[in-house]
Amino acid sequence: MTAPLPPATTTPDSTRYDPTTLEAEIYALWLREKSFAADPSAPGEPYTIVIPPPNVTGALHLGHALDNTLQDILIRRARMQGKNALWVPGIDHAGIATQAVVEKQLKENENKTRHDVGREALVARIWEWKQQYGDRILMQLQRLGCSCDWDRTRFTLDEMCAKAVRETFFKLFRDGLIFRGKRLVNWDIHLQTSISDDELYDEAVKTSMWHIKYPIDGTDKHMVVATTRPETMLADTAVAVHPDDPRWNWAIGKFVKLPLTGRLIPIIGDPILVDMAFGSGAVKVTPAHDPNDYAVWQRQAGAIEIKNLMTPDGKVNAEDPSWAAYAGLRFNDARKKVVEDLIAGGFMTEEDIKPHEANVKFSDRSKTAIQPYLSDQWYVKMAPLAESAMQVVKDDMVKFFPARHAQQYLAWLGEKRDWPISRQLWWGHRIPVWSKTEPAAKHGISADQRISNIRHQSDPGDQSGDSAVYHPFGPTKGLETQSVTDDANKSVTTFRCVGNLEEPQRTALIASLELDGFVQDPDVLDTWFSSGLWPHSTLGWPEKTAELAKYYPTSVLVTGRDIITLWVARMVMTGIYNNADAAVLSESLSSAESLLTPAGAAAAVSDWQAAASKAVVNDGLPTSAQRDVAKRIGLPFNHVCIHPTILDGKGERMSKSKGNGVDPVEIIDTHGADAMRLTLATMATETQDVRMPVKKDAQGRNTSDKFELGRNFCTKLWNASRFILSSIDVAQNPLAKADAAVDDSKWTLADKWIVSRFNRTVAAADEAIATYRFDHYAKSVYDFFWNDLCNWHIESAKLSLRDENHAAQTAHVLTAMLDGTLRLLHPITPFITEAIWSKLNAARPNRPVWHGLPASVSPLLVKTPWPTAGKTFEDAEHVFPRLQEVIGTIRNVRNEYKVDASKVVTVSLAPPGDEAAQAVLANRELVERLALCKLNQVQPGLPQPVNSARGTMNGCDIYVENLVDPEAEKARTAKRCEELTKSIASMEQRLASPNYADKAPAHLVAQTRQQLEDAKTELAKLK
RNA sequence: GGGCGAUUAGCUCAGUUGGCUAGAGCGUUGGUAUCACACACCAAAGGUCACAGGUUCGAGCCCUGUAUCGCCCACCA
Repeated sequence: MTAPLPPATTTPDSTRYDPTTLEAEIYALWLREKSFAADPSAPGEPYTIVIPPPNVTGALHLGHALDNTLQDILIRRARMQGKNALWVPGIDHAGIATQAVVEKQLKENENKTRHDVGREALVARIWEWKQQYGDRILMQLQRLGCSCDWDRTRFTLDEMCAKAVRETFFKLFRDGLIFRGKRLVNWDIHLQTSISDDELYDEAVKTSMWHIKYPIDGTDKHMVVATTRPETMLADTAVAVHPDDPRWNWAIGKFVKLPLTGRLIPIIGDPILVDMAFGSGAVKVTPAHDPNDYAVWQRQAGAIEIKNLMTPDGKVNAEDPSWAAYAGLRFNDARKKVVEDLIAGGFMTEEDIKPHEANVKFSDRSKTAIQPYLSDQWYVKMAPLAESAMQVVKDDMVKFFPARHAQQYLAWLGEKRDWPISRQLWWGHRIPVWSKTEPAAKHGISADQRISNIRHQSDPGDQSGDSAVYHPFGPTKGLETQSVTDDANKSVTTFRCVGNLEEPQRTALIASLELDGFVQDPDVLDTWFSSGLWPHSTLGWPEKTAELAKYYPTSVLVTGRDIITLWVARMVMTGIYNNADAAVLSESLSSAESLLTPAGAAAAVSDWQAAASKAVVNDGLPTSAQRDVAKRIGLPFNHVCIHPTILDGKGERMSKSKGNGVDPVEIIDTHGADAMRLTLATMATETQDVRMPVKKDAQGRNTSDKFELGRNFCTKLWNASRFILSSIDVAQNPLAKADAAVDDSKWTLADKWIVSRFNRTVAAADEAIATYRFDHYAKSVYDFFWNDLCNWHIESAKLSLRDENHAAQTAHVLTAMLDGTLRLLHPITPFITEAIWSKLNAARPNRPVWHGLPASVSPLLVKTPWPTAGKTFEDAEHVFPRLQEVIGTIRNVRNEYKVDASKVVTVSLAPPGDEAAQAVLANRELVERLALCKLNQVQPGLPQPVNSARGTMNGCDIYVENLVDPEAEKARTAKRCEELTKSIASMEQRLASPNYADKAPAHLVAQTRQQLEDAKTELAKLK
């Protein structure tokens, strides 16, 4: 065996594990050995995870540390199971956030705006920035110990992702699922871009409510409307009242004369917008500047006008002569002037301005107030995409852990809101559409035809003619065209989408388009458009790569619940859309209800269920037959694991701005990566949030006491390993013959017991991982190692290791337990286990085949097989705990009587029967050593020796002799009597209930009777 | 307003199809430099399982309601 030993930077005698340099060396070793490299041509069932790409803008925080630790646990464990495991790392370009950061820098350092430097220069600067910060994130992931295949690191803006984006956009465009629409968007006047609902936050702002009188034309009456944004009244196009409102319904159909502008605008009835019970019952309608009013405009279908008041940078425009007096004013200034003029004109008095607190929407990126703004945007039509994405979750082919998170996913998709994908930014995937606007007459397209039928045009380089044939894989060639007619301007705009052509055809095609007067859309795509393709774009789609064939669908997606809708849902939609077999896809996607044909979906579900019922081994993962089904319909993953959000001690989300965030690297520096990982794993419960009380350490760094759990554990593991390694070393312990055959008939009780416990722990770990209960996994291994192995078996072994009849076998058992513990722990604490593994290999290079442990031992733990649960010894599992209880009781008496810690006491026992007596006698040295006593008499029914203190455990009376302390004994007896009396009363009451015996299970009733009897016997003895 | 989650020891959290005296880590108290480990070991104290009803032989767990906290969605003229 040629075990590449990590350099021994931690001195062998150090009692503290020092992770600082060891971790770096071990990580370098893994990289050198290419331990994380995945090969699609290698054997082994695939197991794939794609990282949720962190935003390039931010350093990682503890939330990322948790997310990536869990993924690493899954990948490392799968790798040990012999699967062909791939973890794809990468980073998200995070459009708005990144551009905003660099623009801010530009402003601060050079006092320039993006317009001063220009598009190309700004993008170049962002790339520089990206290089620096992206590398920092990758370094952080490596410090965490992440076993990603770094050669496959992707960036959502790299060429591989760009191809996938162009291909997807083109397909959507061709299939009629991308369209151009004038919509009310959330406009960020600072960044001058639209942003999605998800990039907003609400904040309560103290403002006013203005009440304005609108004179009703042709009468002497007026209506009062209330508004929190008086400046928008300039662009009002109607006033709405409830049709059933007796105060106002007579006015429907009349007009009001809009103050300051002199325009006549209609009074309309709208039962949805207007709440009769609220205010005056009359509502001003400004369709271009309020989402609800915009909805009214849509409902009224042409009956009212829509007027845009704002310029992209937040000023009053000059588009309508009626508000010319205000043109050029910023909205804030316009508000002041409008209010002054309204008061001056008698439409309002000071008393009509009331204090009001309103929720205002702010841009998460620029922290400025959002303006609803009418603008031209590209949209993805969601209905068929969303429907198919809902189907696969309802049918359990995509499963959430915990299951309740599916609700949020389904609720959001159920709204099927069209997805605005264009962003007025420079940093991102440029929209691959070129447009040209010409007078309508030239085209002869009827004015009511909003979007023309889609024409297919052939690729100039393609000699085969019309190439608009659907290819589920492979590049889609050519050009697609949509035309949009503008009724008002009597013009037609032609939009041409350029497909994902190979170079130089693509450049040539673009050049010919531009020669023809077409101009590329200046906008870029929403970041989620590219990250939504992540599971297949990173594997090389649309090329038919070996990676895509082997590793797609991925196995599980691990993420937090905040991006279930933003990201998870979109990956499912685009996954199906881009990867499903052509045979199961609907034909006319723009009009279909779902991407999948009803027959295709039904067949998939039934095949899925059939495959599930045939599964023999249930490790929680889909069977290979199920993967085939998933592949057929293009699912990006079968499982979605949602882990808790980490909050600070006050229950607040960690964030940079609040200053309560914890940098994982600071924890790694102070506690070690393994310690952090173990602590995080124990926190990964099924709950929504976990709290991490944060405090400052001496250097002013944020830290938390919670990580001491992990650090202490690593120290314990280090020290226990030192002990085991020296105990099994024949040079130090000649009795520990390494070449002795394994013979479990020569094992001590403790040996049998610990092997049983180990095998149960393996089963518990498997079960926990299959259900993504990382806390249970970590806890069960922690408890096994610390409580069972260290506190009991090692202490027992100190006896048998010196006994030539047992030493060789106990050394075998200890070797196996260390071996097995390292394997079980490796996914959680990879560094320290790898370090100890090399020492174990050096100490015992050829280890015997073992109950539960695979024979195969690799030089590196990272590639060593995962254990399978093996033999248990029922008898030992029954007897050993009884001895633990006896020992515990003796220790308790010693402590209560304040017996000197080093004094050997004399103990007599009255076990409940001969069998129990035999068990004690057979292991008397064990009891004597662990309880520091000398056993005198062991005999059922033994009367209490004089001057002895008494304890009872499960019917076994334990007498510690020569302890004379009447007060202590009296107190103990009184306390015990009280306990017994209470429990006797409770049991008698239970048994007295006539229904108990009838309805409770027989074994429980019998058990209660037995306990009652035991308690009465003991009580009688005490009195 | 709708949805989700939480409420268990001083703190952070487990608690399986309802079933024996509700557990862990940290902290607290007492003891221990014993030859793996004081980041340890040995023991102890500490809980009206948020509150009120209900179902059940039996409720931390199931049902109804209430309170408090957190998150998501919608609305706020």
